[in-house]
Amino acid sequence: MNRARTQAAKDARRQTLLSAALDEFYEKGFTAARMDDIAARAGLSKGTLYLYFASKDALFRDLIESLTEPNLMLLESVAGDDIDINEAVRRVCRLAPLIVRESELPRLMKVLVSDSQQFPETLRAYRKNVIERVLGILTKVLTTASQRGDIEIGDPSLTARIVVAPIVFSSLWQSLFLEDPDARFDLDRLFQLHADMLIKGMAVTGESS
Amino acid sequence: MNRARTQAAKDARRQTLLSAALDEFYEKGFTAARMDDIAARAGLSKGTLYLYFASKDALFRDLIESLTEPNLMLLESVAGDDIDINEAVRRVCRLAPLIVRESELPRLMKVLVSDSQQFPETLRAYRKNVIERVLGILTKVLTTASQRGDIEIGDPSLTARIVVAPIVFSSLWQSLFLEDPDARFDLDRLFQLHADMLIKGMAVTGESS
DNA sequence: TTTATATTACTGACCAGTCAGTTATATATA
DNA sequence: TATATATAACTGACTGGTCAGTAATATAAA
Repeated sequence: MNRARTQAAKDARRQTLLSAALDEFYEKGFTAARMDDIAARAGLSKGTLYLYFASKDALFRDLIESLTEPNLMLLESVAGDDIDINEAVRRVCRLAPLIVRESELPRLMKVLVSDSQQFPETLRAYRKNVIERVLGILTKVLTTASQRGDIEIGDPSLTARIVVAPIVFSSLWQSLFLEDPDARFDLDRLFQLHADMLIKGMAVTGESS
Repeated sequence: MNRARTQAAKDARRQTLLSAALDEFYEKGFTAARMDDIAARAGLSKGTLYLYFASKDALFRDLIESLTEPNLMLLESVAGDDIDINEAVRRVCRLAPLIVRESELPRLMKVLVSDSQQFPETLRAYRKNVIERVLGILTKVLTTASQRGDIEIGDPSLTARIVVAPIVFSSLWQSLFLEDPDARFDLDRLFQLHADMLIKGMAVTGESS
């Protein structure tokens, strides 16, 4: 392998190693994944891998951390402040298939679920920094829309979970059954349907005012 | 340990070992779980464990198989033939919190997700025999209700997935964040809300007929 | 005493992590 | 420009520990 001499080249190499690690952790799980294989996948030797990461544990933690930011930015972009709630729901549901298909979220989820118990602190941090934040944004949007009288819902934070549930379901499905040809379903239509049902389900019932 | 001589005693012992295996696989994941620990958890030695299961792999497969039947029976009971669709939805959503809290489904899900890649055939079998069957039952109920004109929905098989998604979401949440006190939410109210929104979201819109 | 059941000690494969050595690149000097 | 020297990136054989699976031994029950 030709060497990474500049800082930029080293950062790139680090990324390559992280990507290889995600592949291996996703395919084998943390414990079964071998440092040799991760290094080989990146076209490097195990020794080099240890120049970039102090240990297998550290590699795992750094990997999760490196995957935290992108997902956040995606979902924060949706909830621009004062848009119509129905438009916000549509946006989320138009974005969802992309996230499930194109982003690393499904693989990240699988890895987190698989090996979280060995890294309780990492899991906890992910929940607080990503999951709760996403749920918080949704909850806020739902709350203001509800107070404005645009929708009729129960507890907004529970509603947020119902909004999000199909994303979790689909991501999991994707990461488990990706290769199984007769397990496919139409992601776009699923979330189209989800949006329709949500909007109808939250609509203000035509009562006398 | 005193011996299991009758067939019944052996079956019970087998169950004990399977239960211990679920505990360990759930806590550590398949690869990291140790046969010594599984045996010890059941109050037996590793050698004895190998009297009941041919290998670690076989133990895993037998475990998943042993957990397949109960879940099926639960959900088949809900979809009695000719009940009102809204009543069926309510039943599912009343049952859901129990399943998430009391059944082994959350732990089974975590184990399946974690270690499925090492047992593709087991995963495939579980999908075909359990998941697709559950989705099939729901799809059928939704289809007939839709044809009857009781509800207005899009693709029934996609709708079924939306019905099921919060169960998957909650099970996963349960198995990951069980001990985290500030991660709790009210399961009963979540599924109450889910039922309300589903019924409203599927309701026939008041058009002229 | 015989047999089925359980235990314990053992083996060999496997793998995270290390480190002495190798090689590519940069820089100084002629 | 060519050559020598220095430096930093990289390699892979090795070590120590772990654990699945085995086999020899012990013990309870009939």
